[in-house]
Amino acid sequence: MPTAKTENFTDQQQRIADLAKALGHPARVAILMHLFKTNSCVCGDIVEEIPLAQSTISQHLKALKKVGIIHGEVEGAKTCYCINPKVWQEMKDVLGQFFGTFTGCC
Amino acid sequence: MPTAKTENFTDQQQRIADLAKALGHPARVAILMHLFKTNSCVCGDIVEEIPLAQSTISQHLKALKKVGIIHGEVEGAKTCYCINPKVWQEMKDVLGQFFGTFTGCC
DNA sequence: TATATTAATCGTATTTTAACGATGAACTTT
DNA sequence: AAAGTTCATCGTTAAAATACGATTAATATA
Repeated sequence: MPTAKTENFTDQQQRIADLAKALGHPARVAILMHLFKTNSCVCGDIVEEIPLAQSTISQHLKALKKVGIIHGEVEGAKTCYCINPKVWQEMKDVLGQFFGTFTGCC
Repeated sequence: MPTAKTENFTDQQQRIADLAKALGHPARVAILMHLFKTNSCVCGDIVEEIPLAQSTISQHLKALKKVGIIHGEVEGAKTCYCINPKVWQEMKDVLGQFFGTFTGCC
């Protein structure tokens, strides 16, 4: 029974895990890559690019939004998604620092 | 029904997702941090450090082993775990490059 | 040799993810 | 006003993840 974890781990550990988990599915990686490519903000034509149902893409977008990596703006009937540079930088920092903690042994 | 993904995504996308997913749980982050601290290789006293059952820790270790981030060596009755520097570097590279792809917009 | 320790694996329960189609709300276009 | 787009959400299903205790195999110690 997957219990609440917040208790047992530090905020830092939890944040690292949350950010990493958001990248933990190839569809979400693909979505982000697509947002890179079309470096202006891009709307739901993500669905065209990725062979998954519209509702599934929407779910993945929601997951990315939840940790703050992306941000959606309603523009008429469409919604424009873009990467949140602030959180992207945070992720770079937090994970980069984590990666750098290990310098080598063994 | 979570279908096979290998088909729809590139190897790179899949690898990024697999590596990220391995970091996608605070217990695994905590395990890795513990391996950093005790920078010589360290055995199952991880169980002492993290408030989870032995079998659960074992499962998390298995997950980390699966992507190659850590590596266990049997030493008598105990097992000594350490980070695989090669894979750690790969992770740094692969994810670092991914992070760097986005330079900013919006 | 008998007992204890270590850690992987098994079996199980619960929760979360991932996927889809269908529906519905909001905005556009005709 | 009516019909069409767009996209979030709902409901559902199946699979994977998470957690635990119990068991087992291996090694170590008494």
